[in-house]
Amino acid sequence: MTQSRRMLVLRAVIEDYIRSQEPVGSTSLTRNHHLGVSSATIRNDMAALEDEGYLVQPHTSAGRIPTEKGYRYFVDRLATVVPLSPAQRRGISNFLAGSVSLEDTLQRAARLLARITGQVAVVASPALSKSTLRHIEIVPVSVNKLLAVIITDTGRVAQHTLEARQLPDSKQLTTFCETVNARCAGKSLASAAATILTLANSPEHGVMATLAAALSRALTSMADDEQATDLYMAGTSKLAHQHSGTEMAPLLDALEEQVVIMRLMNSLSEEVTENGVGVAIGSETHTPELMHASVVTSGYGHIHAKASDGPDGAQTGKPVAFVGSIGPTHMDYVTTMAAVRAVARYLTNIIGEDEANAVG
Amino acid sequence: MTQSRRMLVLRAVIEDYIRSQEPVGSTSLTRNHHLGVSSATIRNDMAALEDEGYLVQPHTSAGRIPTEKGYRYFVDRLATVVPLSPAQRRGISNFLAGSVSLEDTLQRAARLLARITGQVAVVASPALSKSTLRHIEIVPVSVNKLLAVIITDTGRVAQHTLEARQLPDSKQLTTFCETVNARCAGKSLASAAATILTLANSPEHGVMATLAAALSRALTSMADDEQATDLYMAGTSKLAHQHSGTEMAPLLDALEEQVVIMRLMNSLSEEVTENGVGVAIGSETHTPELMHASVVTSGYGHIHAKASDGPDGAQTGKPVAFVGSIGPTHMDYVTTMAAVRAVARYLTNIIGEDEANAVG
DNA sequence: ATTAGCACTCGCCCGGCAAGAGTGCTAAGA
DNA sequence: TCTTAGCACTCTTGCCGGGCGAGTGCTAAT
Repeated sequence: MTQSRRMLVLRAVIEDYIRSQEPVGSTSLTRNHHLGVSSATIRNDMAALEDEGYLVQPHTSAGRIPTEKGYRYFVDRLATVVPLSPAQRRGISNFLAGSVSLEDTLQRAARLLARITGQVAVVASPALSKSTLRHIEIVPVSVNKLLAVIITDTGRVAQHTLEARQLPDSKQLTTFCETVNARCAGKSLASAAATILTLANSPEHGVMATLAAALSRALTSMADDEQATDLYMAGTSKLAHQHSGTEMAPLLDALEEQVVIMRLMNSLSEEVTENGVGVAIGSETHTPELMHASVVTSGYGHIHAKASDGPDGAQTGKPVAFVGSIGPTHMDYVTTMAAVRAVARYLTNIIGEDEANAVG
Repeated sequence: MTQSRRMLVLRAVIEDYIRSQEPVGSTSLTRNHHLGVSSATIRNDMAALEDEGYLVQPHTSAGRIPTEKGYRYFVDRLATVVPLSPAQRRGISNFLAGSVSLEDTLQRAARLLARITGQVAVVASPALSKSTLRHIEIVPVSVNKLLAVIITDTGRVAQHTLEARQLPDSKQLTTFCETVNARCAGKSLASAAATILTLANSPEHGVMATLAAALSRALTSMADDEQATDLYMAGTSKLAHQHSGTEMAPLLDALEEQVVIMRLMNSLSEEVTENGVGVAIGSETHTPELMHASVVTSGYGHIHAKASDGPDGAQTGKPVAFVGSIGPTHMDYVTTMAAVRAVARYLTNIIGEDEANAVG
């Protein structure tokens, strides 16, 4: 019982600190939360919590603030799962409804998530390495350049210029496109690249051989996650005037280093937890610039996902991309986690729809 | 002569203030610049310059700082045109060399410009409204959705999903694409939309009519500059830890309002000045959030541009997009202007190459 | 195990004070 | 008429010291 009240106190401290951003003392706790004991008792509990490493005081005789360990315990055990309000859910679908392309959808999703959480939001486009090919189109753009446009089953459109000494005539090109599409549709990018490489090596194709080789190289380079994933961000301005002062400058730096963010969120979104979102707190991010920040991520676009069923929404299969939010370690974890999960589900839905109704 | 020395003093004040970011006094001026008079004389000149509105003092008995009018006079008359160093020029072409697509090129250009200027850089993709059509491809992505991929002469690839009650079979689709491409290649988006609309209205096309109508609508909506221009940004983090304190928070806000930035830079890049770059200082931006910021822009991708000839690089024709840099009003105007101009020229070159060597 | 009481510790705010940088003005020199 | 030296004046900045308040830790009583 002492045990359990202590954790109640921990929760109370964290909740208050998240709201006020100021060290919280024993008396203010007794005011705001009606746990039936006096401030002196709370003081004892807080001292114990400090011994165990859940709290610290910034200086002697000030209130306590949570440590990373405190936050970790909070998100693992103490956080009450609060589903989004119906209004918010409606907001999401409205906001995402009018989009005209995948690009547009993801951009909107980022803005939306930023608005809900009041923090930075990041949405990654589906990784090309995990997508399959729907269509390839090659059009000449100048006397020695061709543009290859690759369309995947997730609706993503990628482009890559190909250099060529000698431009094939348009008839050759169309037949080449047709063969490629016939043989590669539905395959992963990597295996498509392999297939095309065999085309390049078969003698009958003449001038097209070099083109095929180039295309194969292009596809292989696209299959590299880190290079070829687009990152949509929103809400960076919020950082500046929330805590303009101190520890947020390095965070902005980190955001420009998209590769770092990518790698971090990618690994985090893959370790599936019970509620589908991964949380990295402070140093758990293993990123110096994010020492004072936390990252909340969820994968989306799971294969065979059916987001609408199942009460706790456990989704199976590996995600094809991720969505996440970054904020200070003292962020509002419950609403952030709820928002990230909700947006991820909607995106899964949207991609899944096309998947389920796919043609050919 | 008094006149001319005064302006020398103005220039000296601005140069020092740009470097130090602190109000500059008469004595420090005599130290750093060897104008052959004493500090007392400088004081008189500075008082006169203040009367004329070129300088202000933040408070009585402090040094002077330039006003907007001061900066304006500086960029119009006083700024010495400093071409980029050969090393920097080489840096630019190296940096832009390895790009694999237009998207990639523009993104790199933004990063590059941000690094040179140490400020925020913005690069816009070529406006679809000013581009002509090279190729349209339509592929089905689900049972009631098609994806239209539009490729322009500038190498830009845009996408738009089309809803359809009933999916045409693949043979119909290919012939439709062929007709569209045959009739619309080389046309502007707007006129292509009109052409396709006539296709929709001619009775022979049956099921394709609704599709044609949808495609026409899509093209028209794309022809709207503000919606359909991608903005590539870089260097936003620099803002934060340069002057973290004060007036830069609203600037970050403004950056998220891409439409505002677009409109501003668009109009600014069109008023061609002698050296090809436009500068808006503080309130000249007509944007409350940019009250303490300046914007340096240049159009790129001029029709028939030949950037390699002509000593002062006057380029003819209307630009098809723009590139720019945003920073505090006390930015280093000379290097910023030089950098913006240089990057704009390189981009013009790259696009122009394809233009000049265009096929068909 | 809880609670009331109390002494103690710091951070924060405020007023005063000295130092320094810069100005405006005046009067004298070219 | 323009320049310059000198001087008094102004205003910011940094620093120091004390009072205030929030909060703790400890002890003793319940």
